[in-house]
Amino acid sequence: MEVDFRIRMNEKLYLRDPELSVLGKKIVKQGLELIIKLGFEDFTFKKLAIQIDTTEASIYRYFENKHRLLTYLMAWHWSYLEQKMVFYTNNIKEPELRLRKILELLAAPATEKSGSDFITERLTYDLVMSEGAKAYMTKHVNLDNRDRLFKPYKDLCGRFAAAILEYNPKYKFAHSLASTLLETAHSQKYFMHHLPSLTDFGMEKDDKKLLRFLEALLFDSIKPAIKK
Amino acid sequence: MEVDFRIRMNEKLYLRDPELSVLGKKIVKQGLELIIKLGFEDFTFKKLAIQIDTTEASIYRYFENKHRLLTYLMAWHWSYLEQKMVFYTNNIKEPELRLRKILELLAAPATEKSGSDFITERLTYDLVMSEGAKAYMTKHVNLDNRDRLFKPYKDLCGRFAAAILEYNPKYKFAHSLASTLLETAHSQKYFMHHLPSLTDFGMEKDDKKLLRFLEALLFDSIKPAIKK
DNA sequence: CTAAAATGATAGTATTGCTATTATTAATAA
DNA sequence: TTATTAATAATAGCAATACTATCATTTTAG
Repeated sequence: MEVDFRIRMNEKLYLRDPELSVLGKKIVKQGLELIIKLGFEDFTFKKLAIQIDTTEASIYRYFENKHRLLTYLMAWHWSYLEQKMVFYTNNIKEPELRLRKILELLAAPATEKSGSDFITERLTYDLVMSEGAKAYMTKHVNLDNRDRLFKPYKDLCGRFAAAILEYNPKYKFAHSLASTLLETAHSQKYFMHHLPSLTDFGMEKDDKKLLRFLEALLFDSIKPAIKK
Repeated sequence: MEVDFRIRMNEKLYLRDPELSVLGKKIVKQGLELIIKLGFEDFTFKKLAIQIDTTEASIYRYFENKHRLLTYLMAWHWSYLEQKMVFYTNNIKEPELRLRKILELLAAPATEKSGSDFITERLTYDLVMSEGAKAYMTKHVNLDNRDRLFKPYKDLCGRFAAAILEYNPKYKFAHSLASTLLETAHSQKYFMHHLPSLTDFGMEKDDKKLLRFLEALLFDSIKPAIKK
């Protein structure tokens, strides 16, 4: 099933909307690829400019700096994921199945060609795993937050939390559990690839075990107290 | 109760052992403070050199670059925490109490003057919360890992996992759960301060709620299947 | 077709992230 | 104690980064 969502991005994320020009799209698309390839630290606008045959100055007309580009990409990812979550769960009435679907989306390596013409979900997923935290781990989090740059992440978390509360309205830590599972999905996957002894997943290519872990974490936490 | 541990650091972490000279200790101690003050991105050896009235070149004789200094500080923190964990739990026979103690140490804001003469635990705790992930989120994780720079973190995680298995030898994800709780302790605290809507803790100064959350997460996960 | 907007070309500047050299001071061993 | 070694300071320098500014040229939209 192939669906294309229209993602509405916060205007504070950019100086000039990259979706509205060929150059803008190239900056975002190839920027994403280059950040993944070089790592965020070694990535520069200069290198990107050379790769897409433009100038540093032109890129600076779209994004204040590389951190804003990263934040843009993360915001896009979270927005996309939220839309996907809505789309794939809103006809599921059973709270448990809904939650299972959500976890699948979180742990999923994302289908081949999903996303949009200029951003592919597969890549933002990799990015969020390997660089995601750097979007908010800065001295200027609070300012960025005031500009609502992290709203997509919070919305996603909020929706997840709401689904948790539908399953068990008495659970006391819905938001913390939701953000923990979001973070855990990425950190465990990262560990699995780079620091496997921090996990129990071995080096298996599929994410089934990770999904089992997330499910256990979630349902053991929110199952009503009296069982079996 | 005041205890001082001798932390043995991996030699790959530095070029010249900072513990063996006044200058070295100043670099580490004030480096820690300055990274927290400026944030890792804005922190430079130049700025540190000015602050401790030495030269950039002198600092480079101790640490290859600022990332190594960060990794050193993190390694110190994890080693210290592991020792503390051993010290405070090895006379506890009851697995559950042992785990509760471990969680306390993870969630704790750390006592006033603990640590050593040149590093204070309180500060490394702040650092691990706000910059910790940057130690391993790099393109060179695998190389750093080969040099065993993250061994202290893995050891801590391993010890935690062992305590989990003592409580419930059948639990299948001891390492993942341990690393998840470690990461969660920090990320939730960070969110609490900067992105509170990702949590359920409000802005309360004490960490009791966070501790309750971690306890719930842990024990709900590892409690034997049949209850009540 | 014209005006406005976007891009390209080029330059420049302060800071970062180093390395190298030599002089000076401190620690240590004979 | 002196001679030797080691650590630090002082200084310089360099390529890369992270921008900003200017002006010419092209593209686009009315």
